[in-house]
Amino acid sequence: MKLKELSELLHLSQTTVSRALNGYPEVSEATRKRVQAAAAAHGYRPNIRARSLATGRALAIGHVIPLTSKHEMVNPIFADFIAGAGEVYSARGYDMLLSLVADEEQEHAYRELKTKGAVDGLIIHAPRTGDRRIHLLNEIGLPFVVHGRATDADEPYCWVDMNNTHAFRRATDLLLDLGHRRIALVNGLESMDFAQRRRAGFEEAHAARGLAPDPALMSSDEMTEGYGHDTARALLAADAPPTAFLVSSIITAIGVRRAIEELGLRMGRDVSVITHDDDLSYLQNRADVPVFTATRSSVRDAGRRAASMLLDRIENPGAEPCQELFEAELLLGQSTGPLLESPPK
Amino acid sequence: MKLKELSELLHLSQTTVSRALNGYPEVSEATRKRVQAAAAAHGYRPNIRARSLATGRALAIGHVIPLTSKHEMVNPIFADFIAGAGEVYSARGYDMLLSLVADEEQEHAYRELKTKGAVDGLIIHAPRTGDRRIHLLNEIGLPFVVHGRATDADEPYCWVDMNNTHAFRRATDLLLDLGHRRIALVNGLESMDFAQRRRAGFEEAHAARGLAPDPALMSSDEMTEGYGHDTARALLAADAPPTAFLVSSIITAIGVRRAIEELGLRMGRDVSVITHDDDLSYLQNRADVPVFTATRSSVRDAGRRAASMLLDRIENPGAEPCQELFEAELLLGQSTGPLLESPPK
DNA sequence: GACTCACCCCAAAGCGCTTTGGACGCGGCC
DNA sequence: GGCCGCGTCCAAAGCGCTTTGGGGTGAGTC
Repeated sequence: MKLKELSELLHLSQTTVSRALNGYPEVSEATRKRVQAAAAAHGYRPNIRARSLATGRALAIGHVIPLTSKHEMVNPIFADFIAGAGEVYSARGYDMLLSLVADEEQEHAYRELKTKGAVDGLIIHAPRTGDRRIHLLNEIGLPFVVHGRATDADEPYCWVDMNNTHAFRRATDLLLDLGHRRIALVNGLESMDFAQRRRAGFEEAHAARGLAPDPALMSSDEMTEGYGHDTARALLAADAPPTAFLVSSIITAIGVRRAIEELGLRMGRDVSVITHDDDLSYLQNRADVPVFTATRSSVRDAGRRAASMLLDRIENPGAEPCQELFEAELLLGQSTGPLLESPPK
Repeated sequence: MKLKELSELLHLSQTTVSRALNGYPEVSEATRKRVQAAAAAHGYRPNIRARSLATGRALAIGHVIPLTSKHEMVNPIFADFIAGAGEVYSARGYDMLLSLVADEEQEHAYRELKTKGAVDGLIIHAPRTGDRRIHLLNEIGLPFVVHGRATDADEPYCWVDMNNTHAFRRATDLLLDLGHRRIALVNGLESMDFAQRRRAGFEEAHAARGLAPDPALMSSDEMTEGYGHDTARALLAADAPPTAFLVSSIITAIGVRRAIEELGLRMGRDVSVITHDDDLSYLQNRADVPVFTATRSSVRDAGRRAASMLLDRIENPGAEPCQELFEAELLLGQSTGPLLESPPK
């Protein structure tokens, strides 16, 4: 069923039918009702391509996922973020366009999305320090919102971010309060902005007490389970093992726990662990007393926020760049405890 | 830069420019070269909406994700599948359209995708027994490929699936060979087709030896970590605990392992575990000797296969419905061992 | 020299929608 | 009575591309 057919059926012009359906005031209530009824009855849906050609709006938002690494981006955290954003899009009548592109083709991909006219806006994932995408998109002139921040971008842009520094500062403070002095940081890739900030929080907490973290205890890599396991395993076997771990992802923390248990130690007694918890739906850390002491912040919710912000921006282009910083909660679980007097052999 | 401008610039008609760029034979090689060079130099990209309006092809594939459950679909397995499919799409010039829709709006969503003309085809995720979507899509007339199968669909359709029954049959056989007789099945939601098949394999292996699995040892739910933990914990505390677990997802298996270790037991010695392993990138089970004995089949690869099949089908509409069944490998890890003579207290 | 036939190229007609710029009729006002 | 304004509706012009149906031009053929 196309507009023309519908209009002929109603003995009205295409103009009137289109206006009736799109809520323009130039059509009488009676006609509007009649048109709406007929449209519903025949299941008329405007062809989205024709409409966006005519209006110049795509009614779609793009998410460009860098294929740099096989692990980092197409990951479970991303899935939850997408789920949150997707809720908002469908509620507001937008589609979501996903493109996976190799890293070297990224710039090209963004430009192409613009000139192809495939999307009205973009969400930028996983910003790095010195991320050129922000400059690029400002230049291209496509509205966008960054999930995270790029430390050194000097131009204004919109972002939604968790207060990584503060969260890791608090987590580190907790461990220090419990008496731990040898704390390992099992961080994400430090080319990523969020990981930098987490590390900053970690160091800040030490510095505030006149302490300096041991560089040998700080690692950085893609946040897989295996990375957590291997890192913890190696550190715990070393001469001066850490007594606590601060971990950047619950998946990595699961690996850390595995290493601890393999060595016959008990998490929460022999070794303390705090992890960041993105509140992933299938990896809930929500028992009566959660398994992991954690800094928690729902990435799904971040997806919702970023999406709403972007749509608002698209529908209201004049507005100032807006940003939203939210705090993670620090919740106590079973994985932390005071430093043992006699360290486990 | 639009076609018209480019053509004026070249002193050619739009027709010729369009044909030159799209590889039609009616234009001389010399002109084609000239046009291509100019297009590249000015970064000309045809507007995708105009093009698809003109050609009737959307150059996009839809993935409709049911929002039924907060856990089941928007999950890490899905993320890897998407990654695989996305590789194929971008290589072949297609976009990927993701819509998250509430369960009750699914039918509506599919019809709308068709009439809106937003996509050329669809991938169907997580088919259930008696899934109405297959009939619906055949009726609507939108090409599609199912990831998995719907047991009782009597119409032909395309699918890509792992041999779930066989994989779980083999896994169960291994446990039985090791002497285990009380094997727990920690399955996914049995409204899902794949879970049904896995259960069938499990039962088949028992039946082949004249055994009958204890229904008390069979559970079914969304494959979260918590579900694995709670189920294993409860079963191991019961009167006649299982000596082995067969688990449907590595995430759930991680929960099972947690429960085992909480009870002071050792996986692979006191309790055996086999899990299905979707070969997720951030949850690799690939040590020298893998942690889990597992039936492994890359879901990312399944995504690639499903996407290629769909695109082939779209580009060659006449073809017979095709299907692809692939086997999982059974790989031995540290989590299985022979039944202990004296069961752990 | 007329004719055919490739070979290149073009003008114009869509694709299905929105939107501009009226047209028409009717009541109210001076 | 003429004029204006308002409420309704319509014809037609795009949006940027592909594609149909020719139209020239020059080489080859008789």
